[in-house]
Amino acid sequence: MECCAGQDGKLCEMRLTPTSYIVLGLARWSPGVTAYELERTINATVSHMWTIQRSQIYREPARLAEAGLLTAETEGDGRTRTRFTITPDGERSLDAWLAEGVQDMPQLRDLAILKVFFGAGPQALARTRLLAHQARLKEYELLREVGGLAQSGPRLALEAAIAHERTSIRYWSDLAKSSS
Amino acid sequence: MECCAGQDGKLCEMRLTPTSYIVLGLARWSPGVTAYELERTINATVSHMWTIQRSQIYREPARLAEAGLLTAETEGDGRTRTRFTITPDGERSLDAWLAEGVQDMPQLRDLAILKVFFGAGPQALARTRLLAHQARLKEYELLREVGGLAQSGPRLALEAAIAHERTSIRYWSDLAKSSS
DNA sequence: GGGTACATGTAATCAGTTACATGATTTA
DNA sequence: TAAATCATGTAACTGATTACATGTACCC
Repeated sequence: MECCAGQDGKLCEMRLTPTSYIVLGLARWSPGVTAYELERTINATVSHMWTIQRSQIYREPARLAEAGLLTAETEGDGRTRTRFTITPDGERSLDAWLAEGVQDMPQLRDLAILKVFFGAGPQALARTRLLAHQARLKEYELLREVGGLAQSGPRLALEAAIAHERTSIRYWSDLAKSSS
Repeated sequence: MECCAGQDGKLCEMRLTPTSYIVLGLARWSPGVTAYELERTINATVSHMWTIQRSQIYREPARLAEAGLLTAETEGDGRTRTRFTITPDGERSLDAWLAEGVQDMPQLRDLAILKVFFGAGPQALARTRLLAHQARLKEYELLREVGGLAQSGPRLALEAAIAHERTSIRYWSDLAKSSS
């Protein structure tokens, strides 16, 4: 049940990672999408919470197509380009993942905080970090206004990102003010 | 300049990852540490911001020793066990890393929020997430009181973790209350 | 017609994860 | 003395990152 069945009845044994589901999810929203467009979209939307590398973005849809979760059609005008569309199996797989609970807790994974942990002087870090987080917050707030009509999922996720940016800003600005 | 020189003059070309620096940092605090002790310490301290797998914890000190950043001495009583101590090169390397600025911004990497992004119903996620974050917060607050005498780096990092837990708790509890 | 940025991928390497294996030590 | 847990690692796989390669379109 944790896996999908191809239409010829053979089970696919590929493991789906968060990367897979991001591709599936975006493919559902944009049928006939290309890898390049996925890259653009990811950078514009989920990149603040999940980064995906170029070559993953080209490899993953191909894997998903092999597993029958996407269809791939290659356009042959000059340089080949492949368009991907989600299949019913793909949708089922994505919906199953969405319906499952989550057990893994998030990790902070902030290099600056890791350095603070090991005794780096906080003030220099705090000054640059503060600026960077303020810039990101501004971006997100802009996004929120411009994309006012978007679906509620992305909007809710954006609220989370904004909340954490504000927390970071408060944290680093306290550190920047404190005398050693 | 980005790399260290072994005492025989040959440059080490190994790339140091955050994992490497976590090992170096803990090794500096506990000379003669074993891999197993590193594992315990990591799980007790940095694991909320950076998780390291068992086999990494055994492989990484060995690599660092090869590069001359740690010394390894094997104890031969029955089953072999290896104790690691930081070298002057290792300390230089660690200090250089601590002194460098950080460019990479952190990512949220929260699977629950990713699911919300793609349209998962927020309320079921919110309920379990809320409990989990509340439990973590309690842990951290306990740590803060018990470990009151600890160095300031870990304490500051803990404050960051606590702040983000509180943010998560507010976020998910708002979502849990909201009707759809 | 030369440069720059956009578009589209591949190859090779490396880090991280999962699973396995087993010797010591304590406890019931 | 059997079971459980602590302690100590190894092997194999797979996902992620870096670096490379090149066609196409537009602009100056």
